[in-house]
Amino acid sequence: MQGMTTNFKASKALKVKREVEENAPALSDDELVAMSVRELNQHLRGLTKDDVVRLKQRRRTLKNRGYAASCRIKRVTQKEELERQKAELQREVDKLARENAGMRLELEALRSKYEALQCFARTVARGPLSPGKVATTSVITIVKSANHSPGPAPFSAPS
Amino acid sequence: MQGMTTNFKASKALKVKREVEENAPALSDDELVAMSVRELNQHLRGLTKDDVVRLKQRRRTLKNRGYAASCRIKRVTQKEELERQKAELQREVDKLARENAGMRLELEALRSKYEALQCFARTVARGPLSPGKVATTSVITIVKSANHSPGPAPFSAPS
DNA sequence: CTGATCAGTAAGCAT
DNA sequence: ATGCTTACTGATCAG
Repeated sequence: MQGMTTNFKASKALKVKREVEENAPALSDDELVAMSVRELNQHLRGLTKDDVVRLKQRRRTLKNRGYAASCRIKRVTQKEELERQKAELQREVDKLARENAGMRLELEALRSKYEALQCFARTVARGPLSPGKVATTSVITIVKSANHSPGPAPFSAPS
Repeated sequence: MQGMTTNFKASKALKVKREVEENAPALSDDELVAMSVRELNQHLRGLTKDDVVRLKQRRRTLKNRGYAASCRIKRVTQKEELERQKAELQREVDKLARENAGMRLELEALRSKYEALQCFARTVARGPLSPGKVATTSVITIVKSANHSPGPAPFSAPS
Protein backbone atom coordinates (compact mmCIF):
# COMPACT_ATOMS: atom_id res chain seq x y z
CA MET A 1 0.00 0.00 0.00
CA GLN A 2 2.64 2.48 0.98
CA GLY A 3 4.68 1.76 -2.08
CA MET A 4 1.65 2.07 -4.31
CA THR A 5 0.63 5.36 -2.69
CA THR A 6 4.12 6.72 -3.10
CA ASN A 7 4.23 5.65 -6.73
CA PHE A 8 0.85 7.15 -7.40
CA LYS A 9 1.79 10.45 -5.82
CA ALA A 10 5.08 10.53 -7.63
CA SER A 11 3.52 9.82 -11.01
CA LYS A 12 0.78 12.33 -10.36
CA ALA A 13 3.34 14.94 -9.39
CA LEU A 14 5.33 14.15 -12.50
CA LYS A 15 2.21 14.40 -14.65
CA VAL A 16 1.29 17.77 -13.16
CA LYS A 17 4.82 18.97 -13.65
CA ARG A 18 4.74 17.82 -17.23
CA GLU A 19 1.45 19.61 -17.84
CA VAL A 20 2.77 22.77 -16.30
CA GLU A 21 5.89 22.54 -18.36
CA GLU A 22 3.78 22.31 -21.47
CA ASN A 23 2.29 25.67 -20.62
CA ALA A 24 5.52 27.10 -19.30
CA PRO A 25 8.40 25.17 -20.87
CA ALA A 26 10.96 25.06 -18.06
CA LEU A 27 11.32 28.82 -17.61
CA SER A 28 15.03 29.47 -17.35
CA ASP A 29 16.41 32.10 -15.01
CA ASP A 30 17.31 34.37 -17.89
CA GLU A 31 13.86 34.06 -19.41
CA LEU A 32 12.10 34.63 -16.10
CA VAL A 33 14.13 37.68 -15.20
CA ALA A 34 13.79 39.23 -18.64
CA MET A 35 10.03 38.75 -18.76
CA SER A 36 7.64 41.68 -18.58
CA VAL A 37 4.91 41.68 -15.94
CA ARG A 38 2.25 41.00 -18.58
CA GLU A 39 4.22 38.06 -20.00
CA LEU A 40 4.76 36.77 -16.47
CA ASN A 41 1.02 36.84 -15.75
CA GLN A 42 0.38 34.73 -18.86
CA HIS A 43 2.83 32.11 -17.57
CA LEU A 44 1.15 32.27 -14.17
CA ARG A 45 -2.24 30.96 -15.39
CA GLY A 46 -3.29 27.62 -13.94
CA LEU A 47 -0.63 27.58 -11.22
CA THR A 48 -1.14 26.96 -7.53
CA LYS A 49 -1.24 30.04 -5.36
CA ASP A 50 1.87 28.67 -3.72
CA ASP A 51 3.58 28.17 -7.06
CA VAL A 52 2.67 31.69 -8.06
CA VAL A 53 4.22 33.01 -4.86
CA ARG A 54 7.27 30.81 -5.34
CA LEU A 55 7.75 31.86 -8.96
CA LYS A 56 7.37 35.53 -8.11
CA GLN A 57 9.87 35.15 -5.28
CA ARG A 58 12.32 33.43 -7.63
CA ARG A 59 11.90 36.32 -10.05
CA ARG A 60 12.50 38.82 -7.28
CA THR A 61 15.62 36.94 -6.21
CA LEU A 62 16.93 36.84 -9.75
CA LYS A 63 16.24 40.55 -10.11
CA ASN A 64 18.08 41.19 -6.87
CA ARG A 65 21.02 39.21 -8.20
CA GLY A 66 21.14 41.56 -11.14
CA TYR A 67 20.80 44.62 -8.93
CA ALA A 68 23.69 43.46 -6.80
CA ALA A 69 25.83 42.97 -9.88
CA SER A 70 24.95 46.44 -11.13
CA CYS A 71 25.83 47.82 -7.74
CA ARG A 72 29.26 46.20 -7.80
CA ILE A 73 29.95 47.31 -11.36
CA LYS A 74 28.91 50.84 -10.48
CA ARG A 75 31.22 50.74 -7.47
CA VAL A 76 34.33 49.79 -9.45
CA THR A 77 33.37 52.16 -12.26
CA GLN A 78 33.17 55.07 -9.87
CA LYS A 79 36.49 54.09 -8.32
CA GLU A 80 38.13 53.95 -11.73
CA GLU A 81 36.60 57.30 -12.64
CA LEU A 82 37.97 58.78 -9.44
CA GLU A 83 41.43 57.44 -10.20
CA ARG A 84 41.19 58.74 -13.75
CA GLN A 85 40.29 62.21 -12.52
CA LYS A 86 43.08 62.07 -9.99
CA ALA A 87 45.62 61.17 -12.68
CA GLU A 88 44.33 63.96 -14.90
CA LEU A 89 44.64 66.49 -12.08
CA GLN A 90 48.15 65.23 -11.41
CA ARG A 91 49.06 65.78 -15.04
CA GLU A 92 47.57 69.26 -14.86
CA VAL A 93 49.58 70.02 -11.74
CA ASP A 94 52.76 68.88 -13.48
CA LYS A 95 52.00 70.94 -16.54
CA LEU A 96 51.20 74.06 -14.52
CA ALA A 97 54.27 73.54 -12.37
CA ARG A 98 56.44 73.34 -15.47
CA GLU A 99 54.87 76.43 -16.96
CA ASN A 100 55.29 78.12 -13.63
CA ALA A 101 58.99 77.28 -13.35
CA GLY A 102 59.54 78.39 -16.92
CA MET A 103 57.82 81.69 -16.38
CA ARG A 104 59.65 82.17 -13.13
CA LEU A 105 62.95 81.82 -14.98
CA GLU A 106 61.75 84.06 -17.76
CA LEU A 107 60.64 86.67 -15.26
CA GLU A 108 63.90 86.47 -13.39
CA ALA A 109 65.88 86.78 -16.61
CA LEU A 110 63.84 89.73 -17.75
CA ARG A 111 64.20 91.41 -14.37
CA SER A 112 67.96 90.89 -14.51
CA LYS A 113 68.03 92.29 -18.00
CA TYR A 114 65.94 95.24 -16.94
CA GLU A 115 67.93 95.96 -13.80
CA ALA A 116 71.28 95.49 -15.52
CA LEU A 117 70.07 97.84 -18.19
CA GLN A 118 69.19 100.43 -15.61
CA CYS A 119 72.40 99.90 -13.69
CA PHE A 120 74.54 100.17 -16.78
CA ALA A 121 72.58 103.15 -18.02
CA ARG A 122 73.00 105.00 -14.77
CA THR A 123 76.74 104.34 -14.85
CA VAL A 124 77.06 105.54 -18.42
CA ALA A 125 74.82 108.50 -17.73
CA ARG A 126 77.34 109.96 -15.29
CA GLY A 127 79.73 110.83 -18.11
CA PRO A 128 77.93 112.39 -21.08
CA LEU A 129 75.68 114.67 -19.12
CA SER A 130 76.32 117.53 -16.80
CA PRO A 131 75.51 116.74 -13.15
CA GLY A 132 73.47 119.89 -12.67
CA LYS A 133 70.85 118.97 -15.21
CA VAL A 134 69.91 115.67 -13.51
CA ALA A 135 68.81 117.03 -10.16
CA THR A 136 65.28 115.65 -10.36
CA THR A 137 65.79 113.36 -13.34
CA SER A 138 68.28 110.64 -14.19
CA VAL A 139 69.47 109.87 -17.66
CA ILE A 140 70.16 106.33 -18.82
CA THR A 141 72.12 105.44 -21.90
CA ILE A 142 72.36 101.98 -23.46
CA VAL A 143 74.46 100.81 -26.34
CA LYS A 144 72.94 98.06 -28.45
CA SER A 145 75.41 95.87 -30.32
CA ALA A 146 74.75 94.73 -33.86
CA ASN A 147 73.31 91.25 -34.47
CA HIS A 148 76.51 89.74 -35.87
CA SER A 149 78.14 89.81 -32.48
CA PRO A 150 78.89 86.16 -31.56
CA GLY A 151 79.38 86.64 -27.85
CA PRO A 152 76.76 87.37 -25.18
CA ALA A 153 74.97 90.65 -25.69
CA PRO A 154 73.80 91.49 -22.17
CA PHE A 155 71.80 94.52 -23.14
CA SER A 156 70.40 93.51 -26.49
CA ALA A 157 66.78 94.27 -27.00
CA PRO A 158 64.39 91.50 -28.06
CA SER A 159 63.56 91.40 -31.73
CA MET B 1 7.64 3.29 22.35
CA GLN B 2 8.31 6.07 19.91
CA GLY B 3 7.26 8.71 22.42
CA MET B 4 9.46 7.14 25.10
CA THR B 5 12.44 6.97 22.77
CA THR B 6 11.94 10.56 21.79
CA ASN B 7 11.67 11.70 25.39
CA PHE B 8 14.74 9.71 26.33
CA LYS B 9 16.78 11.16 23.51
CA ALA B 10 15.56 14.64 24.29
CA SER B 11 16.41 14.41 27.97
CA LYS B 12 19.75 12.86 27.19
CA ALA B 13 20.51 15.60 24.75
CA LEU B 14 19.52 18.19 27.31
CA LYS B 15 21.70 16.56 29.93
CA VAL B 16 24.66 16.48 27.56
CA LYS B 17 24.06 20.07 26.63
CA ARG B 18 23.93 21.02 30.30
CA GLU B 19 27.17 19.19 31.01
CA VAL B 20 28.86 20.83 28.07
CA GLU B 21 27.65 24.20 29.18
CA GLU B 22 29.23 23.60 32.56
CA ASN B 23 32.60 23.19 30.86
CA ALA B 24 31.99 25.88 28.29
CA PRO B 25 29.46 28.32 29.75
CA ALA B 26 27.41 29.32 26.70
CA LEU B 27 30.28 30.66 24.58
CA SER B 28 29.06 33.92 23.12
CA ASP B 29 29.90 34.92 19.58
CA ASP B 30 32.28 37.61 20.78
CA GLU B 31 34.08 35.21 23.07
CA LEU B 32 34.33 32.50 20.43
CA VAL B 33 35.65 34.79 17.75
CA ALA B 34 38.19 36.44 20.06
CA MET B 35 39.54 33.14 21.35
CA SER B 36 43.03 31.93 20.48
CA VAL B 37 43.46 28.49 18.96
CA ARG B 38 44.90 27.15 22.20
CA GLU B 39 41.99 28.50 24.23
CA LEU B 40 39.60 27.06 21.69
CA ASN B 41 41.13 23.61 21.97
CA GLN B 42 40.59 23.73 25.74
CA HIS B 43 36.89 24.41 25.20
CA LEU B 44 36.79 21.61 22.63
CA ARG B 45 37.58 18.80 25.12
CA GLY B 46 34.83 16.27 25.63
CA LEU B 47 32.76 17.36 22.63
CA THR B 48 31.38 15.20 19.88
CA LYS B 49 33.35 15.20 16.64
CA ASP B 50 30.26 16.71 15.10
CA ASP B 51 30.06 19.40 17.76
CA VAL B 52 33.72 20.17 17.28
CA VAL B 53 33.16 20.58 13.55
CA ARG B 54 30.05 22.67 14.17
CA LEU B 55 31.80 24.92 16.69
CA LYS B 56 34.79 25.40 14.41
CA GLN B 57 32.45 26.20 11.54
CA ARG B 58 30.61 28.73 13.70
CA ARG B 59 33.95 30.31 14.57
CA ARG B 60 34.88 30.44 10.92
CA THR B 61 31.55 32.04 10.06
CA LEU B 62 31.96 34.65 12.80
CA LYS B 63 35.48 35.36 11.58
CA ASN B 64 34.16 35.76 8.05
CA ARG B 65 31.57 38.22 9.32
CA GLY B 66 34.39 40.30 10.72
CA TYR B 67 36.46 39.99 7.55
CA ALA B 68 33.53 41.17 5.46
CA ALA B 69 33.08 44.18 7.73
CA SER B 70 36.80 44.98 7.51
CA CYS B 71 36.63 44.68 3.76
CA ARG B 72 33.75 47.16 3.55
CA ILE B 73 35.42 49.61 5.90
CA LYS B 74 38.61 49.40 3.89
CA ARG B 75 36.66 50.00 0.70
CA VAL B 76 35.01 53.20 1.91
CA THR B 77 38.24 54.37 3.54
CA GLN B 78 40.12 54.00 0.28
CA LYS B 79 37.36 55.81 -1.57
CA GLU B 80 37.45 58.68 0.92
CA GLU B 81 41.24 58.80 0.66
CA LEU B 82 40.97 58.99 -3.11
CA GLU B 83 38.48 61.83 -2.87
CA ARG B 84 40.71 63.60 -0.37
CA GLN B 85 43.70 63.35 -2.68
CA LYS B 86 41.58 64.54 -5.57
CA ALA B 87 40.44 67.59 -3.61
CA GLU B 88 44.02 68.33 -2.61
CA LEU B 89 45.19 68.13 -6.21
CA GLN B 90 42.33 70.39 -7.23
CA ARG B 91 43.43 72.95 -4.66
CA GLU B 92 46.99 72.69 -5.92
CA VAL B 93 45.81 73.21 -9.49
CA ASP B 94 43.89 76.31 -8.43
CA LYS B 95 46.86 77.68 -6.53
CA LEU B 96 49.27 77.06 -9.41
CA ALA B 97 46.80 78.52 -11.89
CA ARG B 98 46.52 81.66 -9.78
CA GLU B 99 50.29 81.96 -9.46
CA ASN B 100 50.55 81.34 -13.16
CA ALA B 101 48.07 84.05 -14.07
CA GLY B 102 49.77 86.46 -11.71
CA MET B 103 53.18 85.79 -13.15
CA ARG B 104 51.81 86.03 -16.66
CA LEU B 105 50.52 89.50 -15.87
CA GLU B 106 53.77 90.44 -14.19
CA LEU B 107 55.73 89.18 -17.15
CA GLU B 108 53.52 91.02 -19.59
CA ALA B 109 53.80 94.22 -17.59
CA LEU B 110 57.54 93.92 -17.35
CA ARG B 111 57.82 93.25 -21.08
CA SER B 112 55.69 96.28 -21.82
CA LYS B 113 57.85 98.35 -19.51
CA TYR B 114 60.97 97.00 -21.14
CA GLU B 115 59.76 97.51 -24.69
CA ALA B 116 58.34 100.93 -23.97
CA LEU B 117 61.65 101.82 -22.44
CA GLN B 118 63.48 100.71 -25.55
CA CYS B 119 61.03 102.40 -27.85
CA PHE B 120 61.21 105.65 -25.96
CA ALA B 121 64.97 105.39 -25.70
CA ARG B 122 65.37 104.88 -29.43
CA THR B 123 63.18 107.89 -30.13
CA VAL B 124 65.15 110.06 -27.75
CA ALA B 125 68.43 108.69 -29.06
CA ARG B 126 67.77 110.13 -32.56
CA GLY B 127 68.37 113.65 -31.30
CA PRO B 128 71.40 113.83 -29.06
CA LEU B 129 73.70 111.65 -31.10
CA SER B 130 75.14 111.97 -34.55
CA PRO B 131 73.78 109.41 -37.06
CA GLY B 132 77.20 108.40 -38.31
CA LYS B 133 78.35 106.97 -34.97
CA VAL B 134 75.50 104.41 -34.79
CA ALA B 135 76.31 102.36 -37.86
CA THR B 136 76.60 99.01 -36.05
CA THR B 137 75.37 100.16 -32.66
CA SER B 138 72.31 102.02 -31.46
CA VAL B 139 72.26 104.31 -28.48
CA ILE B 140 69.27 104.50 -26.20
CA THR B 141 68.64 107.24 -23.71
CA ILE B 142 65.95 107.24 -21.04
CA VAL B 143 64.94 109.97 -18.70
CA LYS B 144 63.76 108.82 -15.33
CA SER B 145 61.45 111.19 -13.48
CA ALA B 146 61.92 111.86 -9.81
CA ASN B 147 59.75 110.02 -7.32
CA HIS B 148 57.66 113.02 -6.30
CA SER B 149 55.92 113.01 -9.65
CA PRO B 150 52.19 112.43 -8.87
CA GLY B 151 51.18 111.18 -12.31
CA PRO B 152 52.03 107.85 -13.95
CA ALA B 153 55.75 107.26 -14.26
CA PRO B 154 55.94 104.81 -17.17
CA PHE B 155 59.67 104.27 -16.98
CA SER B 156 60.29 104.27 -13.28
CA ALA B 157 62.55 101.52 -12.07
CA PRO B 158 61.29 99.07 -9.41
CA SER B 159 62.47 99.75 -5.90
C1' DC C 1 6.41 47.66 -7.02
C1' DT C 2 11.20 48.52 -8.66
C1' DG C 3 15.83 49.47 -8.05
C1' DA C 4 19.80 50.31 -4.92
C1' DT C 5 22.34 49.39 -0.93
C1' DC C 6 23.70 47.00 3.44
C1' DA C 7 25.14 43.17 6.26
C1' DG C 8 25.80 38.34 6.56
C1' DT C 9 27.15 33.97 4.31
C1' DA C 10 29.84 30.64 1.68
C1' DA C 11 33.24 29.83 -1.96
C1' DG C 12 37.60 30.74 -3.70
C1' DC C 13 42.19 32.51 -3.62
C1' DA C 14 46.55 33.61 -1.42
C1' DT C 15 49.72 33.40 2.47
C1' DA D 1 44.35 27.75 9.40
C1' DT D 2 43.82 32.73 8.49
C1' DG D 3 42.59 36.75 6.13
C1' DC D 4 40.64 39.02 2.07
C1' DT D 5 37.59 39.42 -1.84
C1' DT D 6 33.62 38.21 -4.58
C1' DA D 7 28.92 36.72 -5.65
C1' DC D 8 24.67 35.81 -3.80
C1' DT D 9 20.89 36.50 -0.60
C1' DG D 10 17.33 38.64 2.34
C1' DA D 11 16.21 42.85 4.61
C1' DT D 12 15.39 47.47 4.12
C1' DC D 13 15.23 52.06 2.24
C1' DA D 14 13.90 55.46 -1.43
C1' DG D 15 11.23 56.90 -5.40
